[in-house]
This record gives sequence, structure tokens and C-alpha cells, in this order.
Amino acid sequence: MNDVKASPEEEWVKSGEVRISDLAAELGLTKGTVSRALNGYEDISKKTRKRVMEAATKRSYVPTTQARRLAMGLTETIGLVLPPMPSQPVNTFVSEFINSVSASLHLHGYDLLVHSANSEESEVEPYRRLVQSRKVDGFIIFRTHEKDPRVNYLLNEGFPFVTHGRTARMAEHDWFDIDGEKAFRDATSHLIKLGHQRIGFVGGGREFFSAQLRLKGFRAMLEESCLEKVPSLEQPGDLTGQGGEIAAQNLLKQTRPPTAILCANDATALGVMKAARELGFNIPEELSVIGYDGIALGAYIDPPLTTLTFSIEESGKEMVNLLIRRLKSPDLPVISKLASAILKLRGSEGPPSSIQNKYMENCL
Amino acid sequence: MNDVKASPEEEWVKSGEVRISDLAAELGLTKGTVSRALNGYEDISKKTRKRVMEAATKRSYVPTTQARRLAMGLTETIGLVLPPMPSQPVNTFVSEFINSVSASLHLHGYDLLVHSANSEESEVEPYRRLVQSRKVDGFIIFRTHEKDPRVNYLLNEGFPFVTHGRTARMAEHDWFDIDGEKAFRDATSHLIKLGHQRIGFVGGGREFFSAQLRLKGFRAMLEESCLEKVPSLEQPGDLTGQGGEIAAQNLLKQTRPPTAILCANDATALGVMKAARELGFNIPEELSVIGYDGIALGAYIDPPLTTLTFSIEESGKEMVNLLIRRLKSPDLPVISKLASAILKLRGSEGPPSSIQNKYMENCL
DNA sequence: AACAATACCGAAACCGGTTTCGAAATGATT
DNA sequence: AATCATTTCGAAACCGGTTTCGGTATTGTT
Repeated sequence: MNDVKASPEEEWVKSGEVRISDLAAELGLTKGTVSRALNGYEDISKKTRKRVMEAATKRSYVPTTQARRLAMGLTETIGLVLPPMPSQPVNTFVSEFINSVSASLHLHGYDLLVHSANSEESEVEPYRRLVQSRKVDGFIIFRTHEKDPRVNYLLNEGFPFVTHGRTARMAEHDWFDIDGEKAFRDATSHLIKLGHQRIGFVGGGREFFSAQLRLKGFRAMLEESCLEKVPSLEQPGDLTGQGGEIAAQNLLKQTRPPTAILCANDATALGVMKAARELGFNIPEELSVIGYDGIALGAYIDPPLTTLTFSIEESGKEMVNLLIRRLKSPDLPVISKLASAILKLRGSEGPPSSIQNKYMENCL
Repeated sequence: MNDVKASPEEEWVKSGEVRISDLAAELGLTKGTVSRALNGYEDISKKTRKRVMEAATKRSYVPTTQARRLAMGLTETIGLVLPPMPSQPVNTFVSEFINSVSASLHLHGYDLLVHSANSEESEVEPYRRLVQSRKVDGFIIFRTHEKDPRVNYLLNEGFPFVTHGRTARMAEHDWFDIDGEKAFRDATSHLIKLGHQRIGFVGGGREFFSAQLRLKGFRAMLEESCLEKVPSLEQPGDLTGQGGEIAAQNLLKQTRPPTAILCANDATALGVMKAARELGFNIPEELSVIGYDGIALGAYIDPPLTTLTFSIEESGKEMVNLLIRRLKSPDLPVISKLASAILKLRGSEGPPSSIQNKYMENCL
């Protein structure tokens, strides 16, 4: 009556229809035994294990994920919440990042759940929902703020996560970051060596911690080089092209405009270049521009955009490693990883038209 | 002994620790009753329902997703597999699309599972795994090929999905697409009206069906306008900037170069513009360039890129609607939706330097 | 050959919900 | 007050796996 094997060569065209109980019945075993055989328990004879494995292969049995996860009390899923996007996104960071994170997670048997944040509700709300409904085991967080409510919430819950970017509480959680401070020191240093003395800076919005650190690196290098720190050469920005345009107009309409402008990201740099063109500044002869992000399209504009670049793929991979480690051993001490950005010279910077070395001589 | 309510004002700091059985015990009910009360069954008295709801709110009870889904036999999850990315991704389509799809799915109570394809294995392999392990109820597919193995596999399995883009079997599955054919007819027409007669075309790789349709629209409009169809003015491309560069060099080094070039996407157009600059062509005076995608960055280059644009947000939303409809009633006839792209004039096109109308006169 | 140790597998509980079915309690009817 | 229809809830099965525990069957020991 239980003779499921009607024909020895019978095929099951539709996949995913065979359950562990079907396999067990077919083999004359209980589902517990089949489960242990498939999962490599030691108390199953080699003969039985072989029978089970072969039957499983033949019937193309794959355990139902939901059931396995319920029984084992885990979700094997990591959540990633997309921050509300600017209406006109300009870089490919997000998709590259998702791609890398997803691939790395897959190597560890984890899935990636991508959730989009609704800008009308609190920033932590999506996290709260995902935690409460137990849809994920941990989070990947990016674009951190210095005082980040998401971080506060998850730390309070004791829920695992890793951030891309530091926070005020970075001593309490694992994080990965690009050393934006050093990157901007390098870029500033490069400009100074080229002879620039009046260097502008367009920031990235005070809500992002990383933008603060970039500004810090810029200031530090100016100070180190005994160059005047002129506040009016620092402009706030918002990481968009439009923000760059406005900031550049403010800078370039001054009586003594800067001979170089450092931008918190490439989108901003593009806006700066656009405004500069419209105001009649030649790049790089009359104005050097440097961005940050290393977007591929920067190589195709005129002049090609010099920028600070880093490996998004590596970022994703490292973050996943940190998170998996945390999930496997929750009580390990927090660790962090700081990667560096490198200056990719493409042509949007050069020596200033009139080199004045007086300040540098005073210092060195 | 079961007096869980030790203090009436007791707080449970950690969320997600209360199970339905806890609630039931606390209320002196069975978990079946609690479940029905929470899910609005009619056979629960108002008084009891109120008690249950209040207790659930107070204890901040949220049902465990895994258990609910197992019991109900569904995953409430949609899969999206990222195609292997070019080493230098060129546009923000993917992240915008994911954002839109995710938001729309959320409105219907679905989650989005993002999986990245490994370029070393077959294209259908990720789909097969997700189907067999029952991790998703359906798929969102984009960048379709004319003969698409993913579509073949899923149709054969009878598994729900929607594509962004048409396929050879589009009569058998739901799809959403941008009318690239019409878009390129429009763009070509626009160039012809400006006086162009030698119009080049840089394609997007024969593996993508949409690229074929764009070429078709281009050719159709040329024919309609009685303009010579010169095969050497059609160049293959690969949707990257580099591909655009190479194609443009081939076109512009001819003895009679085209006065305008239509590109299968914006990245290609940027490559074309770069090559044109290097070969000494002024844009748009000596060469008009039109792209496709409407990437935001196009507005910041010099000259700003004229392009065909469409709403990615709408694409995602419409596709989700199609898919949800399919999931709810699997036997409905297949439907499709064709949206149109609009020509966004930004300045990279204009009349050719020397207008020759002889061909048009012959025709009209 | 008797006995202990080991290998192997079945039975059953469990994960945390949903849903069906039937019984008890309540209300309406005569 | 007896009878029937309704309302309301408890009991139990179920989803599809995993894991613990205990009991045979087998092997090894003396």
C-alpha cells in the first residue's frame, strides 16, 4: 500500500514536492532517522546512510527551509534596510554593496533580506519590526550617524549587527569603515604639494559621521602644513550634485576663490565641476577638484574626476565576516576593521596657475 | 503556579521573547483561541477578543514569522537574483529598482530576498535552489534575454514570476517593459527633424532582448524616413562606457562619420562622448549624442546628456502588482504592461553643422 | 555460553504558530 | 421548563523538519 516506487525509472517533474516523511515511508524508516542520516549523525550505519542519500538524490529531496529553521530556532537571514534614497541617486555604491554582501552571506548559508525604509516613519521602525517578527538574525547597517538611533536600539536589544561606518558608541559594536580622515589628509597633502594654498572643502551633511571625519582629515592636514584655516572655504553639502553646485557657487564667487576644492563625494564633485564651468573656471588649470567614492563614470567626464576610491566588494565581504563571527560567538569582544581609500589621479587636479609658497616657507 | 503576571506594571525590556503559549497561559485560554482572536475569527466573543488584544499589546506580542509561514504553507517572500555585475557597474538602476520593489512588496506583506548570481554557475542555478528549498513564493526577473533559461525553467516548474523585459515566450508569462522600440523611434525622429541624415547607433549586446528592440525602433524610423540604412553605422556595444568608446572610434574614424549617435544606454553614451572629445569632435555642434536610462549624473556633464528616461519606481511598483496578482490567482490569464520612455532634452544634441535635405525630399 | 558494551534505529517531543472539529455554555423558542 | 439553535471556546491535528531518549539487535569479552 505504501508502494510509492511504482516504476524504478519514474520521474518527478515538479521539484520540491517530496517531503522527508515521503522519503522515510519509501525507505521504511522514520523521518527522524532520515533526518539524522542526512545531517551526518554518527549513530546511523553506513549502509542506511547510503540508502538514504541515494534516495534523497534520486527524488531530489531538499529540506523545506521554513521547517528546518523553525525547528532549529534560527532564521539564517540577515537584514539590510535601505535608507530613504535621494530622489536622484548618483552612485552605484548601494547595488555593489548589496551584491557583495549577498554573495558573502551565501557562502555562509545565510540569506539577505532587503527592506526599504519609509521616510515617513522613524528610522528604527523597520529594525524593530524585523526584530520582533524574528525575520532576521542580524543586521548590516550603513551610512551611520554619530548618534545613531538604530545602533542604540539594537545595542539595547542585544541584537547582533555590524555597521559600515563608525558611531559614537563604536566601542560597543563591531564596525567596518574606510579611513576617510586619512584619505582626506592624503588628498589635501597632494593638493598642497602641487602648490595649492587656498583649498575649499564641500562637506557631506553633519548627520553622517563619516563626513565629519573627512572634514577632520582635511583640517588636520591644513594645520600640519601651516596653511591658514579659513572657515569660509568650508561649505556644507548634502552629498548630491545640487548641493555641490550651490557650495561651489559660494566658494567661487568670493574675491579670493580657492584654487582647489575637495568634495565629500563624487556626486558633490560633479556639481562643483558644473558650477565651475558655468562660472568660467577651467578645470584643472584654474580649479582643481577631487571627489570621493571612485564611481566608474567619473572616468568618462571631461576632465576625468580625480577621486578617493576603495573596494566596495571588500567592504561587503569584511562586514559579513564580522557579523558571522558575532552570530557564532556572541560574547567575543567587539572588533573593528579600518580600510584605506586610495587617491586615484585621473586629471581633474593639477598645480595652481600662480604658485605662492610663502606660507609653506614659513612653516617648513 | 502559572501566575506570570507578577507585577501589574512589569515591563519586558527585551522584545520578541513572548510566545503565543505564554499569552494563552496568562489569559487562561488555549493558544488556538488566542490565535483566532488575533486573526479576527468570528467565533470569538468581543469580550475575549478585547482581552486578548490588550494583553498582546501590553506584552508586545508579535507572532514568529517562521512558525506562521510554516503553518500556513507560504513564505511571503519574493526572490530577486542580481545578475553578475560588470566589474564597473554603470548605473543606479539596480539600487533604485530594489528600493522600489522592496517598498511595494512591503505594502502587500511580502519580504524581498536578494540573491547574487555566481558567474561561474548556470544562470538558472540560483533560481533552482530557491525554488527547491521553498524560500520564495515568486520571482522578480530583470534583464531578460530573448531565449531566457530562467524563464524556461520557471515556466516548466509552473512557478510564479514577472519579468522586466520581454522574452520569446512573453505570451506565457506576465511582464512589464519599457517600450524601447518606440523610444528609439522617437529619438531617431527627433534627430531626423533636426536635419541629421547619417545617424549612428551603438547597441547593447545581442543577449539582451531590450537592446534588440531599441535597434529595431531605430531601423524602423530610418526606413520610414527613407534614410539609407548603412550597416557600418550600426555598432555593437556592451552597455559599458568602454564599449561606447570603442564603438565611437569605429564610427568617427570613417571618411563620412555620422553627425549623430544614438546609444543603447547612458554609460555607452558617456564612452561615446569621451571618444568624440578625444577625436576632436565638438558636441553637439559636430556630433549629437543621445543616451538611454536617464541617469542623474548625465545632467552634470558637459554638455548635459540628452537621454530617454523612465520611472524606475513605477517599474518596480507595476511589477510587484503583476506578481501579487499572479500569486493570489494563479490561473488568471497572463497580462503585461508597456510603459513609455520620454526624451529628456538636456543639450547633447542639436542640428548638424551642414544640413542636407535631399534624401528627405525624395521621401516626403 | 552468558553477559556487558556498543551500534543502530524507532518513538515521541518539540519549534510556534494555524485551523478543523466537536462539546459546552448560552440564548431563544414554544 | 423542555427543546433547539447559536455562540464561544477547548482539544487536537497539522505544517515539515530536528533532536532527545530509550530499546533492540548486534558485536565483543571472558
